[in-house]
Amino acid sequence: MSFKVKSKIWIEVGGQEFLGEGKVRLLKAIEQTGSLSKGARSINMSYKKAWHLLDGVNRCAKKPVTTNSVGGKGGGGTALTPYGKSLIAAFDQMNLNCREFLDQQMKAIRNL
Amino acid sequence: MSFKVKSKIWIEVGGQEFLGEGKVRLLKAIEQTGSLSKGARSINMSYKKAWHLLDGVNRCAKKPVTTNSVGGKGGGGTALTPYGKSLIAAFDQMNLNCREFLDQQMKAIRNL
DNA sequence: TAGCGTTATGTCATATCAAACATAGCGAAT
DNA sequence: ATTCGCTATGTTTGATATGACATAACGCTA
Repeated sequence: MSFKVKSKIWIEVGGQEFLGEGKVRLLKAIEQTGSLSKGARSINMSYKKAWHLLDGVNRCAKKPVTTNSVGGKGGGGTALTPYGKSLIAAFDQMNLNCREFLDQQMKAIRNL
Repeated sequence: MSFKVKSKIWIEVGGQEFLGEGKVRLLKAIEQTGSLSKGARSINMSYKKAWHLLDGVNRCAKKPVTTNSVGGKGGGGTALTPYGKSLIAAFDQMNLNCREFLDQQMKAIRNL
C-alpha cells in the first residue's frame, strides 16, 4: 500500500517553539540573501510574518542567532551568527535522521 | 539548557492524512465507550468534528476500521475492527520509538 | 405506536489566524 | 538635505477553521 509516514519536529524552550521547519527555512533564506526582507521574499513569505518568526527565535535564544543592522549602506541587513548556522545544521541533521528512522520503522510493519 | 525536541507523526495515503494523533485519540475513545458520540464527548470533541475525522479514516482505509450501526438497542454504536485496533497499536509503537530516538539524538548534540 | 440514543448531515454564526496595507525611523551615499 | 533599502510595528481586512444549532432516519424497547 502507499502508506507514507510523515513527521514534523521542532525544538521548544520554556514551552514555546524555539525552532521549527518554517524558521529554519527562513534562516537559510536570510543566510543566502543577507537580509530579512529579501529572504522573506525569496520564499514567498510576508515580511511581517518573517519578522515575527525571527523575533521569536531571538527572544528564546540566549545567544544571538542573527545580527541585525538598520540604515546605512544598502539600508541595513541581517546576517546569521556562527551560533545560528550551527543551529540550523543541527536541526537539519536531526530532521534527516528522524525521517530515515521512520522509514525503517515503516518497513518493519508492512503487515498493515 | 532546557531544550526539548517535540515531534508529530502521521500517516498519509494518497497525499492526505490517513491517521494522526487526533484520530488515534478518537479511535481509542471509541474503543472505550462503544460509540462515536460518547467517545467524542469523553475527549471534549464535538460530534461533528469527530464524525469528520472518522469519516476521513474510513474513506482512506481499504479495510474498514470501524463498524457503525444505527438504531436498535442503545441507539446503535461504533466499534473498532481488529484492523482498527492493530492500526492504533502500530501508530503508538512508532510514535514511542520516534520520541525515544529523538531524545537520543538530542543527547548527542548537547553542545548547542 | 411513541420514545430513546445513536449515526449522519446541513446551515449559520463565530473565533482564530494569516495576509494586505500603512507608516515610522535609521544611517550611509549622493 | 534628499533619497534609498532596510528594520520595525500597528491596523485593518479577509480567509479559514471551529463550534453551535437543527434535523432526519434508524431500529430496538416498552
